[in-house]
Amino acid sequence: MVNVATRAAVMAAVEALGYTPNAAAKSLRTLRSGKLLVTVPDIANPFFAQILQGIESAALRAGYAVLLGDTQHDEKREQQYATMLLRREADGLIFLGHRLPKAAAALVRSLPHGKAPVVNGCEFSPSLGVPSVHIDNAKAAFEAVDYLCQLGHRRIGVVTGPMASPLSRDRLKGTMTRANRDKARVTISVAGGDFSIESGIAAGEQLLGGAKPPTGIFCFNDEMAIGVLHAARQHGLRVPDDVSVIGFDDIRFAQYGDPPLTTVRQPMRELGEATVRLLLNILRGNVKDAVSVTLPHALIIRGSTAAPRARASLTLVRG
Amino acid sequence: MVNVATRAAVMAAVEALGYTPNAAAKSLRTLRSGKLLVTVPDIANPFFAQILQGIESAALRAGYAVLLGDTQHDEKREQQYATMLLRREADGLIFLGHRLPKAAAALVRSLPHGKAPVVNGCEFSPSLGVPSVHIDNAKAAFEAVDYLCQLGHRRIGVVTGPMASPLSRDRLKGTMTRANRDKARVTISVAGGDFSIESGIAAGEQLLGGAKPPTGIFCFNDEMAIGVLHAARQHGLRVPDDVSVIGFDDIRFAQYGDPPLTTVRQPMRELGEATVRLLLNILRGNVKDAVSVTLPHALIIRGSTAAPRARASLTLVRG
DNA sequence: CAAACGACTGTAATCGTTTGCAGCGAGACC
DNA sequence: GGTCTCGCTGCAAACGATTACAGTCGTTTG
Repeated sequence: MVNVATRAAVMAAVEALGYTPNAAAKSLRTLRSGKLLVTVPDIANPFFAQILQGIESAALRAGYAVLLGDTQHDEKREQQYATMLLRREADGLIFLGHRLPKAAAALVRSLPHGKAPVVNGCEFSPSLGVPSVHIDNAKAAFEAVDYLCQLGHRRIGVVTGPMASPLSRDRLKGTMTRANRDKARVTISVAGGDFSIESGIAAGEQLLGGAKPPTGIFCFNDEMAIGVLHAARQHGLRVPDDVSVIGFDDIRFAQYGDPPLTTVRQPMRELGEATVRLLLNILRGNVKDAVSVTLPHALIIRGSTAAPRARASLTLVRG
Repeated sequence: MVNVATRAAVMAAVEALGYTPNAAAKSLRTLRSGKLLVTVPDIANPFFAQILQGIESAALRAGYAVLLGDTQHDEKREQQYATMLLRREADGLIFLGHRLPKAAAALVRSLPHGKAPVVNGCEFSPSLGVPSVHIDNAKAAFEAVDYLCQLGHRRIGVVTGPMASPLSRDRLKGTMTRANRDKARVTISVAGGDFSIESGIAAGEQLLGGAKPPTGIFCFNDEMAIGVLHAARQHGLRVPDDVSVIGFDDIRFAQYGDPPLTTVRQPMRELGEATVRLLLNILRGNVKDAVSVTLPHALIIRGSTAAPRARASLTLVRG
C-alpha cells in the first residue's frame, strides 16, 4: 500500500508534467486492450443504433471502449474485423449479425466451451456455440399474428427479412404456428424483404396489388412496416381502415408516424447492455454466467391496427 | 525488396503457424494505433448514424478502425474520450459536437497550426482552430425560409436546436436575414428544441397553440419536424393545407412519412468521408490540405409544404 | 538490542514488434 | 580475379509500461 501523502504528491507531479500512460505499452504488457469490438450489420438502422447505444454505455461504465465495425451485412468485412480479435486489438467481440466470422469461430473452437470472448446479439443460433442475448422471436411473431387474427383478420400478409438469419426463420415459424392453428380460415401470404424501407414498399405493393389482398400485414421490422404504410397510401388504402399493419422493434419513429405503428417492442438498450455483461462475465472467467439470455418483448398496440371492414367482419361472424 | 518466392514461403509459414502480429507491440514501436476516435452526440439520431457510416467506410478503406464514443451531449464524456488521444489509443479525433474537449484543445495549442490530428464535423466554429467539414447553415436556412415566403407564408415559426451550438446560431441567423428582408410583412416566432422528436412536439404545441399560429414552420432537423407534424395532427391541423413544415437533414424517414417532408438535405455520408480525408491529410502531414470544407446542401421539396390557405393568400395579394 | 515492519527507491526482466546495421554467399560485371 | 549488387540471415536496441525482488531507512516491538 502507498501512503496517501505520497499518492497525492505523485498525482500532483503527474498533473504538472502532463504525464499520460501509453496505452500500447500497457496493453503489450498486460495482454488486455480495454476495447470491445462490436460489429453491426448497419448502424444507420435505428434498431442497431439503439442496441449500440446500450453497448457503448455499458462498456464505458465497465472501463472499456468500443471499436465499431459497420459490416453492411458483408461477410468479408465481418471476417476482416474479426481478425482484430486475434491481433489482440480488442479483448472481446460482440457481433449483431447472424454469422460467426471464421477467425472468431477458430477462437471458439480452440478454447474450452464458454471461454471464448465472443457473444452474439439479437440473433440466436445455438449451433454457433456462442452465448447470445435475444428475445423469443417465434413467440413474439406468434403474438403479433394472433392479435391480427383476434381482430378478425383472415388474409394475413407477412413481410420477412432475409431467410439466412435465424431471427427471420424464427419469426416465420411463430407466424405459421399461429396460422396453422386456424388452418381452415387463415391464409398467409409471404413477401420477402431485407429490413429496408424500400424493400417494405416493394413487399407492400406485391401484397396489396394482388386480387385478394391481405387485410392485415405483419412486418419483421418497423422500417419495412413504414414502407408498407407508404405503399398502402400509394394504393389509396387507408390504415387501419382498409389494411392493418404491425411492425417489429418499436424504433422511435414508429410511434410518431401517421398512423402510429402497432409493433413488437424489443428492449434494444437492455439488449445491448446484456451483451456487454455477458462478455464481461466471460472475460472475468465467470463461465457459469456465460449463458444465453432471453429478454422480454411486448406487443405495443397503436393506431395502425383495427378490425377488418364489414366484409371481413362478416367472415368473423360466420366463423 | 524481397524475392517473390521468399515472400510466398514466408506467407505459407505464417498461414501454417497461424501467426498474427500483435497490435499492441506494433503500436508501441511505431507510435501509431491505426485507430480514429469518433465522438458523436447521439448515435441513435439517424443523422449522426449516417455520418458515422461515411466515416467508418472511409476509415476502413484507409486501413483505420473506428473507436466510437457516444457522448450523449455530455461534456464529461467528451473529455473522457478525448484523453484517449493523449494515451495514443487513437491517431486522431473526429468530433461531431460543437465543443472541443480540453485534452484535444491542449493538443491543438501545443502543435503548429494545422498539425493537430483533430477535426470537427457538422459544426463550424473557426475560433476552435480546428478544421471542419460542414454545409453553409446560414444559407441553407435562408433558402428554406425563403421558400416559405415565396409560397406566401407571412407568419413563420422556427424550431431551433440548442443555441450553444454554432450550427443552430447560423441557421437562426440565416432565418432572420431572410425575414428581415421582408420586415414589414414577415413575422418570425421562435421555439427552442433539442433535436429530439419530443422537443419537436412541444415546440409544435407552443407554436400552434397560440392566437395567431404560424402557417409555416421551419425545423432545424427532421426529427423535430416529425414532432411538429405530430403536434399539428393532435391540433386537428392538416399538413400542408393548414400548416407547412420544413425539416433539416433529409434522414431516411423524412421521405416516407405522411406527408413526405420537405427538408434541407445534407450529404451525410460525404460529410463523414470528408472528415476522414481531412484527418488523414493531417496525419500524413499534408498541412496545406488541412482546411475546412463546405459541402453543398439542397432544399428537397416534398408534400409537407404548400401555399397558405385563402386568408393568408389574400395577404399576399394585398401585399 | 535484534527483529520486524511499513513505505519507499532502485534495478532488471519482460511483453512482441520495428528498425538499423553488420555479415555473407551467389551471381553479374569489368 | 576482384568488385558490386542483391537478397537473405542474425543481432541488438529501442518503444513504455508492468511486475517482481532486493535494498534502504526510520520506527516500533518483544
